[in-house]
Amino acid sequence: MIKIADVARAAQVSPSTVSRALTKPDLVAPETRERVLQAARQLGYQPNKLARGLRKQQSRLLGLIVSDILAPFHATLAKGVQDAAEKHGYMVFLFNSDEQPEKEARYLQELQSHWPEGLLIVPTAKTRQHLRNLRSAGSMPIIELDRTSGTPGVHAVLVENVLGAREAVEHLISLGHRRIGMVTGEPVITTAQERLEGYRQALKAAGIALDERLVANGYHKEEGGYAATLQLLRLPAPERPTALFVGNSEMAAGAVQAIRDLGLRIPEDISLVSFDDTRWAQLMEPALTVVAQPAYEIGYLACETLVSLLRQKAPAEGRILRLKTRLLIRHSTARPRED
Amino acid sequence: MIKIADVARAAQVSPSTVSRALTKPDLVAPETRERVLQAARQLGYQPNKLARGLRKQQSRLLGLIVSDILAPFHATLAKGVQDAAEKHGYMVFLFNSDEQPEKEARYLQELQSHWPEGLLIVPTAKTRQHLRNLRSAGSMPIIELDRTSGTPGVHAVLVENVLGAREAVEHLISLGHRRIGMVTGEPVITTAQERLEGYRQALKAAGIALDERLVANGYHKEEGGYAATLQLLRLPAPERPTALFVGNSEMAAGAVQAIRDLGLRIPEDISLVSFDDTRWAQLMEPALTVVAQPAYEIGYLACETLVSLLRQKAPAEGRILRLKTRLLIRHSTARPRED
DNA sequence: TTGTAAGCGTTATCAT
DNA sequence: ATGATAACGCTTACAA
Repeated sequence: MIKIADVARAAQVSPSTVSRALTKPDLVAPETRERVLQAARQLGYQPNKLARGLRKQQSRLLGLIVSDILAPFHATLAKGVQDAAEKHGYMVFLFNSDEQPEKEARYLQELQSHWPEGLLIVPTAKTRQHLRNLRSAGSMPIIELDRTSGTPGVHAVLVENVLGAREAVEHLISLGHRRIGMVTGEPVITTAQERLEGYRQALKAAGIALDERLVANGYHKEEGGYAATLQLLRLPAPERPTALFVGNSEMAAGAVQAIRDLGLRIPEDISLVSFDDTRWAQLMEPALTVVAQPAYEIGYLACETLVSLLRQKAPAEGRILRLKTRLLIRHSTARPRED
Repeated sequence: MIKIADVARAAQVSPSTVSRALTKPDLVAPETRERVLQAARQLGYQPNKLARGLRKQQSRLLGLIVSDILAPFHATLAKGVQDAAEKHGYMVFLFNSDEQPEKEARYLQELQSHWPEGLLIVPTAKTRQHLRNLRSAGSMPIIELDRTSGTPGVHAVLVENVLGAREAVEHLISLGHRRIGMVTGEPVITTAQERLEGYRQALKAAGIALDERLVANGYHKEEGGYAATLQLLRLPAPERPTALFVGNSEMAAGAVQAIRDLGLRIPEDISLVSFDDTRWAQLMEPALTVVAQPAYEIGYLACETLVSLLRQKAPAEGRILRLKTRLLIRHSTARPRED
């Protein structure tokens, strides 16, 4: 690889002049500058970011840990982050915790040794203690996405989960449903808590008593959603729900399969609405009614926030941003059967 | 951040001893070693990978450029790469070229400055010349995934595209179809060429003449697939295809929508088979017949190959690995209408 | 305006 | 077995 010394030799100047010509052009005579730039171009010089980072004590690196890169929501989130990072000259190290706290801890350590200037993370159940154990955590701005770990001082970009869930359930109620089941995520995750709260609020506002048997944990995953749905729909007839609200798209995929495996039809036998819009939700028959989240915007905004935090040296106090969701009514929700 | 000097002071030894205790434990007395390790643990020491990389002239970094991170195929590919990389102690820089050669060129440069030890890439149309312009390209092993740019000396992990496409089209032919359309990707991309070739071979083997009007370019994207499908299905009745073979899942999503917008039913009015298995292909009604690719395995295997190349210093000559595809017959393909 | 020299944190070499 | 020293490539006082 070409280094500064090579360019310096070619341009007949000292290494410092090359460095200046490249990074602070106005500090060097126009004529020399031209000579240096030309030599650099000719040789195909690329500054070594390791050396530069070491010397300047800054890596221009951001860490991003999502909890499920295969889920469209997270992939889109990551794209938003990357696009924003690129705009500001940052590189992104992307990791995938798979919702496993141990993986998260490992990646956090690995990441730390690369001296990232900031961290974006979709927290898992143990993130709070992981961050507490991290030496660098105090000095580095951290932004949480989608959910929050409750770590003091961290920033977060989330959506209006309570409101979004409430609107979804109110939609079901307005269609005439009274027995509405919910497939929720793990209760330690804030999105699960908040969406459950929205479900509760909607029921309460409509004067419908909460039946704990109608709430089942799907652990954020497809298989969990399948099992939870089976459990809910196998309740004896009088208790069985006529509509289901599902906490995310992974579990919704499981729910759809469970419903089909039971030989039930959507929406004639059971209405279905879930969080997250995805391609399959649009293409399935009938198209799924969903609470759409602005995934790309969450990622982009979070990264913009992080960069602006990095610019102003003062460590701003943790702020939480909440973006709006949109209820997209399609064809998986209808009036309950009269019988 | 804690550095070696801090640990050295705490353990009452020199920095060199700390370094040795951490990386070559057998070169240091058991007793001293214990003291150092303890101090390191206590202080939460993490080696600075920038400094280490600079000194050892190796970054333990791999670059990965995919062409569409939002497509499940690429996301899965990336996961395979990351899992394999992690196993061997490598970090992965993930980029997304969006099929845009300019983006690819930018990322390649950016990547280069971070001194990756190897590169994994899903090439775009201009990758060959980009790699030629890269100073580091000669010294660094490169593996291409999914497609190949034809760059001399690079390795590649691909699938049996010709065979996979041929099986899909033969399946349609065996159902009685004679007028089979194909929505293909950009002709400069090798997967598009090979899948088209498989289509041609299947037709030829069945004694069906190739009709160029039945082949339309969908540019690998959903919108392109939509437009191409519309074009094919608007042919006058005698020429109109009774079945469609689509080159990837993005275009297939567009095809499904075009078919629906035309008020046609799958498979009664038109049979559909595409490359790539996805969740929506499984959940849509009727479930889509597809040529499934082992995306995770491609990524994992490519990364394993890269790492083994890194281990053996000798620059092995370019080898191409081809994995098998599987035709999954579901419900989107049936006999053509009799009329 | 340009050059010299020191230093970022680590490890390899050479002494001891 | 351990320590001193130099070097990786870059930037930045400071000197000229």
